[in-house]
Amino acid sequence: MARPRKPLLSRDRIVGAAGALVDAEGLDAVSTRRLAAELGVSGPSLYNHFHNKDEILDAVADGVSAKVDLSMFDPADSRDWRTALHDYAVSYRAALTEHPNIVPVLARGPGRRPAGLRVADAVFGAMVRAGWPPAQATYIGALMRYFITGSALGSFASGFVDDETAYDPADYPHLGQAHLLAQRRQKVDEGAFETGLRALIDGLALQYEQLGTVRQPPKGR
Amino acid sequence: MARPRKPLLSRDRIVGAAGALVDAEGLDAVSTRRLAAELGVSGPSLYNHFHNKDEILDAVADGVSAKVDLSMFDPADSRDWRTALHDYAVSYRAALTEHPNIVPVLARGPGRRPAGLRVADAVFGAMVRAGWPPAQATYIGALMRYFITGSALGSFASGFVDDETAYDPADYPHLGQAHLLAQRRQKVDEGAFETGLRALIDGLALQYEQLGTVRQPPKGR
DNA sequence: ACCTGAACACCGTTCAAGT
DNA sequence: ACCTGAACACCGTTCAAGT
Repeated sequence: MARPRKPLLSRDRIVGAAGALVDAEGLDAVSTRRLAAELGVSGPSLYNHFHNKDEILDAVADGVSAKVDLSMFDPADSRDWRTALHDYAVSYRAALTEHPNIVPVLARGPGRRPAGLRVADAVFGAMVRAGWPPAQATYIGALMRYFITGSALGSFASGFVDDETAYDPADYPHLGQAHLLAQRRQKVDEGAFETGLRALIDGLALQYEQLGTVRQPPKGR
Repeated sequence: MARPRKPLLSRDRIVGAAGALVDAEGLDAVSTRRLAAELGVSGPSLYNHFHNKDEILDAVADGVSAKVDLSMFDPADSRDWRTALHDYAVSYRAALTEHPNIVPVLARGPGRRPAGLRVADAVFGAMVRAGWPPAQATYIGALMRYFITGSALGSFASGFVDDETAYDPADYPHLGQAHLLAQRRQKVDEGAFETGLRALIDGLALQYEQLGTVRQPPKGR
């Protein structure tokens, strides 16, 4: 069998299988040979549909970005910018924590991924509409992404080791409970995310309030 | 030459060469064979000093964490918690942007890396001393790390492509200047970091002010 | 104790050959 | 156009052998 009359593969089928493999066994489990085997074809077949492996992983990451709810940034939506930003962050984080293994790929920035770019575009547009100057709107899109992807990637939960002997109190005087139960650690992640998100938006609101007042150019002295 | 009277390798020498290689050519350039060649030995020699390649990269990442200034968290230091947190974030980010290629390793949380843990320990201790409840102090350490590593990893600067044709305005109506000059993009990164850091700390200060006032348990109704 | 070469079981990617 | 097997130039890691 050299070429079937009906194609065995498609970009969608490849991305689907790759995503399932990443979710089930992690990024390292994805090799072109393994992925091809999962699809019932031989390794090089993939290169008829993607230029290289990274392109496949980018597509998987973009599929996750595509799940982020952006309705709060719709001009017709009634939510104010603070609420919109909050809801966006929560939805983004939920998408990432559902597929934690792909986050390292996603965290490197939107790059050429269409859905990732659509997210950036939506945030920027909504912030400008809400009255933020374009430069600040760009900053907000970037800094929200920093915080959200940073929280999904470097989660406190996965950052510590389940080994009581790993953290000598002589070395880390305040880390007595560092090797918490995994469940407890997830609570820490959620608490840190919520606390940080609230702080971020409250702090931005302070800057927003001062937008008008400090706008006049400095007078000569 | 099977075994020299004076060891050819040491953990420090290996980590030094690995760090230099990561900085110069990126994470992907580090293979055990390549690294060994750089050190004038054969590949398997490395396994006399480290259990595996990941351990070497962890050590490189920890070397970067070790460069983070923590003096602002010293009990003898006069800086208040807000200033300390700010100065810490700036120092942390500076360490990461000096070695951007190792950030993906570092961003996955402190794990077993001693210097990374020392950082977490210092933040926690200082926040508790400043009057934050332990749970909140834990959150602050985590959320600051989220934001800082997120900003170093998913930097806006590296996130876009230097190609005018990459961003069709029909797809991304607000991304007209997405393919900015690299220099301009670095400015965006810095602006987003500073804006986010200020917002984060201002927002935390609001929560700090309310620590005392909302502490009494809710009354039965 | 510390380095070596050989070996194992893999990789990503290219390419001519097949239909 | 789309899949194949063979091949190239690599990987990380193990291990017996050497001093």
